[in-house]
Amino acid sequence: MTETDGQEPLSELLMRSARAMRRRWSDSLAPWDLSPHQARALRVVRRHESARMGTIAAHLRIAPRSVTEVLDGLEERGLVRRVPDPTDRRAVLVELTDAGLSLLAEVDAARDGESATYLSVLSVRDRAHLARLLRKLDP
Amino acid sequence: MTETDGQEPLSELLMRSARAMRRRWSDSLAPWDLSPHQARALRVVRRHESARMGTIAAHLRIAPRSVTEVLDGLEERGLVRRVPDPTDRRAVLVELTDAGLSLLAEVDAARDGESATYLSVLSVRDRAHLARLLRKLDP
DNA sequence: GATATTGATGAGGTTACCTCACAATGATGT
DNA sequence: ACATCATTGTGAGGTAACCTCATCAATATC
Repeated sequence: MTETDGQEPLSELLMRSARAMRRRWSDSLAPWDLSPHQARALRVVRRHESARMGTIAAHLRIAPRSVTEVLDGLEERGLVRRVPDPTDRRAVLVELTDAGLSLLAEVDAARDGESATYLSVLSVRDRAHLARLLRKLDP
Repeated sequence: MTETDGQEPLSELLMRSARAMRRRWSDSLAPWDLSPHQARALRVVRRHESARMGTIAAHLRIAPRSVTEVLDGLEERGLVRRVPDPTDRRAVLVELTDAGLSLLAEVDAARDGESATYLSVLSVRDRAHLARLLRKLDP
């Protein structure tokens, strides 16, 4: 039962901090009229440059069919481009356009700014310690 | 830029842990066929016993109109009950039924179990430390 | 006592997902 | 060589969880 303290369970504290962070990130996207899941999709495309849709689906943890819709929106705005896979004529490769790449860079900068602001109440030592503890939690 | 470490930004670590926790919580609801937001609504109703819908809306951070729908679902399953507010005949007070109360107790137990399991890789000292750090982050 | 405000809901819309069916292509076994 | 099976992306159509706007009753305000 997360008996760590005398007040609020540790799990709640974790979720509360994450929620605050998420809200900030979400708000930081407003200038670009981008939804959080669109930003997330752009990041996946950037990480796996020239990924096919199935790969993107797996990384976004959504059904392949849903990737089509997300990409439709992004392609319409000129942020990504679909190119035929030369090695498999069924498949489509997705890549960022220059516009997408530079937009994502701006979005990332804004997000990093929000993160830094939010985390700035902790000292450098505290941040290092928090990072160490959180790394223990993940596989 | 969350310069705390050499690998993954602290903000990402935080979100990753929270995501893992949230997924566990969500999965733990399966036996009761309850959605996360239904569980959340039940908790708000329990905390503000005999709350009117506007109050619930504020605490769930959704529009009052949407509370109606959530409660429709819960009332249909006999977990909450709408009773007229004796002091204001426009208003409706929402309260948990006995079934709702006991179901929520079971759900909470399952959730606490998940939390404990997830956090058990940390020592008691680590957990206390993590709680202290996270408390610094919130208002 | 007329007027404005508030509380809940009906009607209807949006977003971000889902499943299922399908056509085109690729892989596999004989 | 070819029949069969698997895989890729997408059309069609559905759902859940939100939203706004209009409405109606009841309360508050002047």
